[in-house]
Parts: sequence; C-alpha cells; structure tokens
Amino acid sequence: MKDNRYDSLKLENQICFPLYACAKETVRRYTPFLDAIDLTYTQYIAMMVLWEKKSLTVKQMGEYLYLDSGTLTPLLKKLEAKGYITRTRCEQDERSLIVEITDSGEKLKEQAVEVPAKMAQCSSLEPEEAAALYRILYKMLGKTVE
Amino acid sequence: MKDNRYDSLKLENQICFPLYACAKETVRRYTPFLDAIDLTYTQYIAMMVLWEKKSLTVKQMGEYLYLDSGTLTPLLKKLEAKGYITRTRCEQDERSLIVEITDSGEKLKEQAVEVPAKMAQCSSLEPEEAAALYRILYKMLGKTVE
DNA sequence: TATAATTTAATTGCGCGCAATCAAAAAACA
DNA sequence: TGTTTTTTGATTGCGCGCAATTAAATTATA
Repeated sequence: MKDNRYDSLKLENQICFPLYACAKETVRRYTPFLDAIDLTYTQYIAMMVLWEKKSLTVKQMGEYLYLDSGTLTPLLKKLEAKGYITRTRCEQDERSLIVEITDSGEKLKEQAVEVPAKMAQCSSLEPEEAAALYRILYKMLGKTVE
Repeated sequence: MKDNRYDSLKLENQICFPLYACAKETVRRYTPFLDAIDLTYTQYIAMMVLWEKKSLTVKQMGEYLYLDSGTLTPLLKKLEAKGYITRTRCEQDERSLIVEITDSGEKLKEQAVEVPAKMAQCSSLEPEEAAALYRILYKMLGKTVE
C-alpha cells in the first residue's frame, strides 16, 4: 500500500480512536452488571472514591475522577436522592461542598463487590498485557506508576 | 498495605478507569485543534471514515466507528448541514442510507491534516509504548492486529 | 480596612452515546 | 402467493461531559 500525505488521517493510524472505542465498549460491558445495582458507570466510579475516602469535597472528587462540577453536581444529587451520600457545606469554607457516604452507601459495597469479579471473566487480556496497559494509560494521564 | 476483600473496588485497581479517563483526556486535547476546523471529535472520526471510503451506508459507518444510529443520525445531519456530506437513500435497498463526501468535505482534509501533526507533539509516549497500546486496545476490541 | 483576585460549586446549553421503540423495506418461508 | 421475520434508520428520552457563565465565599493586597 503506497503512502500518501493523508495517511495520518486514516482511522487505522490513530491511537486516539481505539482508545475512545475501547473505553466506550468497556463501559458498555459494565452496564448489565451495574444495572443490577441501579448505578451508571460514572456513578459506580464516584461510589468507588467514596467507599475508599468516606468523605471529601466535590473538587477533590473531580480531581480523582477527572470530572468537573458540571458532571458531578447532577450526578451527586442523584446519588443523594438514592440515599447513598449526603451533601453538606463545609463550615470552615462555605464554598466547599462535602460529600459523605451514608450507611446505605456502605451497604451497596456488598453487592458492588460482585461487579469486578464478573467483569474479570470477560477480559481477553493476559495479565502482562493488562499491566502494560495500566502503566501506559497512567503515563498518558501524566502520572508515572511504579 | 493489608489487603481486604474490597480491594477489587478501589479505583487504583481498575483497568477500566484509566481507560475511561484517558479517552476523555485525549478527546479534550484534540478539542482546541478541532475547534479550528469547527468539528467535534466524533465528527472528526466520522470524516476520517469518509475521507477514506468516500461513500458508505450509515450501518457501515456505525461498524467502523462503534456507534449506533442514535448517535450517527443527528451527527450526520450536522455534517450535511455544514455541506461536507450528502445523505441519500439507496435505490437498490431503500432501508439503507448512503453517506457520501462532497467536494467541500474533501477540501476540509487539507486543513484537517494539520491536526495529527499538532497532536503528535503532545504525546508523552515512546513509539514502542504507543505500538503496545495500539495492539492491546485492538485486542480488547476483539480485533487481533499483526 | 476596602478592594481586587481567586477559589469553589452551581447552572446553562450543546453534543454525544446508547437503550428502547417505531416504521418502512426487504428477505425468508410456509 | 401471502405472512412472518429480519434489517435498517429514525426517533425519543436519559445521563453524562464539558465549556462558559454566574454567584458566593475566601484570600491577597494596596
């Protein structure tokens, strides 16, 4: 196949495209398992942060998740409506909103723990491939791993 | 750090999360360059298919891009409104809609070719890392490469 | 202290992304 | 042939994802 000066515009020569497609496919594969506990993928990773940190501000959540308030505010209101979290202004700094997990949110962890186990069975990657992928992705995110 | 049975729910132990975050960050990095030619990222990859194939059905585009008609129909109408494509029913099979690139759409390629060049400068990956990433992502997509 | 700059969420608006549903056309089949 | 099934896009509705704007609170500074 002879090269031409537009080869850089071919879909097959992009690194961004399989990344974009793969991310979507992965979220799609999570969906049936997450439907069972009535969470979307984004709500699921938001709960992950809360299961680990218990309490943090919207800003901190945004930094962990690479999401801004335009995404988080309505999402957190939904999680609050489901009873998994509380949203309270910080007394020391009224600009900050503190998100805290509730007992109900903690209990959800019991059901959620099944999700990674079920997803693991779907993976087509060898452990070394998954490790390489993990390292490279975090490098792209500007966070060196190891 | 001692393990516990919830470790599988930690954000740092997910492979899906850096994939999801990285895809978003990558699209975000494209945005300023794509703004210059008035395309969104999804419109950009749709045009990539058309620059290469010239003419194909919505279904075929969906297969290439991993997108369904709910996403493509409005997106293609926008590209049609911009004059880059035409949308015509197939005469042999009226169910199919044929998407074709216009001269104007072809011309856009001249400006678009700058985008990959500019993006290349932003990459923090070594060539071997990019190659590994490419191979692993396509493996996840169920398409073996090489 | 008064004012300016910064920080933090919330809001708004737009573009996906996709599941579910629908309708039209074509293909399969009894 | 007529009926059923499948294929293909379009539509609808909801949840992000994010840029841009706003408003409130805090901090920095003259």
